[in-house]
Amino acid sequence: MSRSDIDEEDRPSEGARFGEVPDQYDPEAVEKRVFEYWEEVDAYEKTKEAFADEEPFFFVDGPPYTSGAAHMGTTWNKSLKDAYIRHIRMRGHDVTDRPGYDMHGLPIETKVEERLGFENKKDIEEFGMENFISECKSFADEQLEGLQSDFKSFGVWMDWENPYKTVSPEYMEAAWWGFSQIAERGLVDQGKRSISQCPRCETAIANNEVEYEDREDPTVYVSFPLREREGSLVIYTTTPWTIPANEFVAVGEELTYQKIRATRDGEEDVLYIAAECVENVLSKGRYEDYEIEEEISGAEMLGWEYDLPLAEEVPANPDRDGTHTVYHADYVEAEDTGLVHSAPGHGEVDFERGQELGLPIFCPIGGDGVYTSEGGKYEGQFVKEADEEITADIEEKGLLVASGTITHSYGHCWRCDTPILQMATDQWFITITDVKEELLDNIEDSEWHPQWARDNRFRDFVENAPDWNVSRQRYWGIPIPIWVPEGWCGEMDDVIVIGSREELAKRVDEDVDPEEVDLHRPTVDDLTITEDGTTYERVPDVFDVWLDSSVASWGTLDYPGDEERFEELWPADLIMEAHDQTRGWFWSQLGMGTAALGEIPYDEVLMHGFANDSEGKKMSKSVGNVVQPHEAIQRHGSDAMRLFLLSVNPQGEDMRFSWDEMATMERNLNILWNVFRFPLPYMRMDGFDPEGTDLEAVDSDLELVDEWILARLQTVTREMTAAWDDFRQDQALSALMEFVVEDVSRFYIQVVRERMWDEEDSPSKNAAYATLYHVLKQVCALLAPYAPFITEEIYGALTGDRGHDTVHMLEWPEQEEYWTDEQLETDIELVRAVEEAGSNARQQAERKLRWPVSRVVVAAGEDRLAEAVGRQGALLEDRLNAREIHVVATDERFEELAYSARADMSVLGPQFGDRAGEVMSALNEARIEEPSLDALSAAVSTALGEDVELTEEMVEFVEETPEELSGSRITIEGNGLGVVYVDTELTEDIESEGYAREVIRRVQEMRKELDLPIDAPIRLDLDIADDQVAGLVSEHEDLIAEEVRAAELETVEDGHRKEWEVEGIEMEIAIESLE
RNA sequence: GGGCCGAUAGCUCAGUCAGGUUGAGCGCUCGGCUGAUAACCGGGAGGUCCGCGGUUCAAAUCCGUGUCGGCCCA
Repeated sequence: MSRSDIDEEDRPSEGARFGEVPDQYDPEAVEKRVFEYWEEVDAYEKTKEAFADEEPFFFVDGPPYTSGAAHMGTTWNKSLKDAYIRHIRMRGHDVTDRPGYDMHGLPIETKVEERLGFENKKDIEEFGMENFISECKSFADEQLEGLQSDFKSFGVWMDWENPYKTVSPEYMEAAWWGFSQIAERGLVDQGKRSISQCPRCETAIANNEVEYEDREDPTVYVSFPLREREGSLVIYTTTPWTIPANEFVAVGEELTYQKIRATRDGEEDVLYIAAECVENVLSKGRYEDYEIEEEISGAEMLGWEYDLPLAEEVPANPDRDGTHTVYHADYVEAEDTGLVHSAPGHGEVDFERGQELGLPIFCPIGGDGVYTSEGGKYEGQFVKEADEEITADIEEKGLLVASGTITHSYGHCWRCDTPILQMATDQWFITITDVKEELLDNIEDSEWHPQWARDNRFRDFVENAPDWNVSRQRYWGIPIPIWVPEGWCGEMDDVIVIGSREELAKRVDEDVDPEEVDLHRPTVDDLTITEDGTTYERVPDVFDVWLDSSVASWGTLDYPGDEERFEELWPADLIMEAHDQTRGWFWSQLGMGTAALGEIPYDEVLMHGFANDSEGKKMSKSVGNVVQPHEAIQRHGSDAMRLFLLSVNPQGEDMRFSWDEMATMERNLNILWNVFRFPLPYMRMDGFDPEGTDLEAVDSDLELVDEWILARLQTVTREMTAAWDDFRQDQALSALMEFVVEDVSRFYIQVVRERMWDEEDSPSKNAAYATLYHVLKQVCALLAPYAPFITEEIYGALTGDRGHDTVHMLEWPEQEEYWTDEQLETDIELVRAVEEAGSNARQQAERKLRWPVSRVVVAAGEDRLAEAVGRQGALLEDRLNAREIHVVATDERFEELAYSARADMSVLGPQFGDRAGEVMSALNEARIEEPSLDALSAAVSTALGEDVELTEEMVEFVEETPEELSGSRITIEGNGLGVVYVDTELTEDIESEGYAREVIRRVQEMRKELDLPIDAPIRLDLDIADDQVAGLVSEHEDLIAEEVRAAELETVEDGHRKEWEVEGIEMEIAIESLE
């Protein structure tokens, strides 16, 4: 379909150049038109083609997780990505823009379980793993569609036809490949590790998937009787269910413990407790009396042995290899009892210390949190439910010192809210700690914005990162590609790790087509490998979903399936995500890249913040402060929403959402809209041809203000480019917005209005056309990455079918030396400051701008100001409607000014007594040429007829401005540069022009009321009651006739007639169209 | 509990690196302008620079400490 087929009515800005555009900026209508237009001309595809031969730039999209819709944070993230992709493209790059989606994992499984009403793994097994997995896939696909359409709705241009999906065979293969590389380097291991287990999901979950919430738990103080000596160790725990797995008690070597003989209910107990904890423990245990028998250090207690209270109930608990002994541990503090019950099977620190001590790892529970046969008496009970029985058993033995409950923060599964259990299980690990130095080195190869994120946060995290548990005992994920031999003894050399579909097909016993095979469970579960007479079976686990996205830098290139692009592009030039990804995707990619390829897979990182509410608080459904992106789009349009999001500092700081700011952005766009449509009627009327009449052609006719706006454009272009290079697109945007609003709209357009209104075809008018046209086109290019819709529409209207198919094919403008003129920029800045002060002075004198003033005097406080006003006097005359501008240089005096003084009566009184009043009057009335004591004394002495001694304390000098002048200070950002004086004295000549202008303005308003075309000639009839004023006005009949396009000044019989009152004078005006 | 980041006008932010009278835009308000007109221009009001302590002639800025918010870790 060609452009000419487009319905003109729907697309006012398209088709003919300088066509009619709607009066009002209507974002929704603009978006609708632009979306249709993009579709019709294949704008995205054409843009990509246009830059296809440029230098490649490899951007990698961090894949959003496919559950739920796009929120403000995702929207901010994608807006940033879109803006940077567009900008980098304009700078001459072929940018990779393949979007990605993270589609596996437990969160989706639990959503599907909810949907199907499942409660645990057994329900899934019953439903059938294959069915369940296919439900997960459809769920993820559904969510993906929703996200895609959300992203498209605010104009993000990415390769939507071809996103990478972590569930595709190519992508899963990329994960297998990376993992096999890591295995080859010997960085994969299987073994017991203490992990957080969700007993409902029956899988290990990552630490960051643990959410802490308050819950009530039992507290027990238990005494462990010592062997071969009198007394017991008192321990404290909130998890009685872990006591069956107790293996040692930890003390602090440096801490002091006391041997206490305490009595309650007539019974005597001998207890060991940390000195600082004694009081508290004994009061909890309701002991009536006690005495301290001995004080010893923790070090002296090392090696003491004790009897496990539940030894009979749990016979499998190993009483050998150094268990049930006192050891030192760093994690002990003088809290609770100062003696820490340690169960390596149920705690991370316990586990580590147990490993160091060479203790066996005893964990008598299964993945569902139920005691196994090793749990002895408690077999078959869920641990949390066994708490009570265990406590009772201990009490029966007389070993319960105290019990109660506590409300404390406890970890829960982020998906199903089940309290998590710490347990030691067999898991697969990437032993990332083996390459920690390499990780830290590789960090240096990346550049971060902001840099502190890398050097503080990220480095700290990497330094403390534990081995990466990559196995999950679940269904919806990438199956771990490890096959182990029957009766495997745990030796890694004996396992087979498959790295690709082809390798899989080659090595498995079954017939598999590498092109067709689905790598998901359960397909791969049934595949076996037989080599050298040994049969291998796949381990049943799937990968932690964090592993999926960690391979995105090559997965997005379909590597290893497609090697060519990997060779050309990898590693990524740029990634950008929010700061939560420091320990997420920034980290997982570093780990994967380093372990698999020895390199960090990205060069530059832009780390942005979170989208908070207007008070800086997290948006959350329960608080009800969530702002939906589609609501923002509805209220202010996609462009305004994007402008707001992109106006926020993208480096590490959180965003505060603000409807106010977004509304301001829409208003700014409205100003741009007005700026753009202002010249169109004139250009159309005059048949302006921007190709023939370009800047070069009108160069010699350019006026100062044209040169100025072009110079400003160069500066803005330079500043914006620098800001983008610095990853501060927000600063670039504010520079551009200030240019549009402040310079183009509020100054340039105001100044050139008269030139455009000129009926004659003048060189000056053409120069203004060419200038404004150039400026508008450049503004479109500079704004395009931020506001893709409105810029498209404006660009289309300016270029018609002579330009590119889309504004997004433009190159990023460069600063042009030829038009750069810093002196001129400073001049005008100063002139505008004078103008502002001048307007203020006029207002004080109540003289409207329509009435000319005879002269304006600028008393310069700085040479630079005098220079500027000297050079730009003509412009200033025009702006202030002054007949003459006079500059008083810094070393000159403005003679019309005089000084007087104000007396300080508290000093004058005592000094002059009776005559103080007289002296004061003389002071006030004195008019002297310079503010000096000598001059003042002389004037006062003359007035009083005798010598008067004055001192500095008595007076304060004040400037006396003559009555006909009105003064105002000239300032830029609060700094004073001088004073402007406006002479508002009226003369007949000034009154004559003033009244004439009053008439013109009213006739113009009446023309508008008749909705006349701007160039329609009229007949004008004036009837002014006051003869003198009528005479004054008649002196300017020619001016009036020209301004209002009055071809005849005659009686109007039945035209548009109106009574006016001007400065108290009645006048009647009538007009009539001559067409 | 620990690490990192932030707090300046009613709102959004600059100024903090390198100490010297806190500044802009928006909003509010008063006035002006009028063929860009639901636009535009000028004036005005509006501040405990989060609190406390220290260094210094001088602190929004440097140091210490606390409070609140955000992210991460436990």
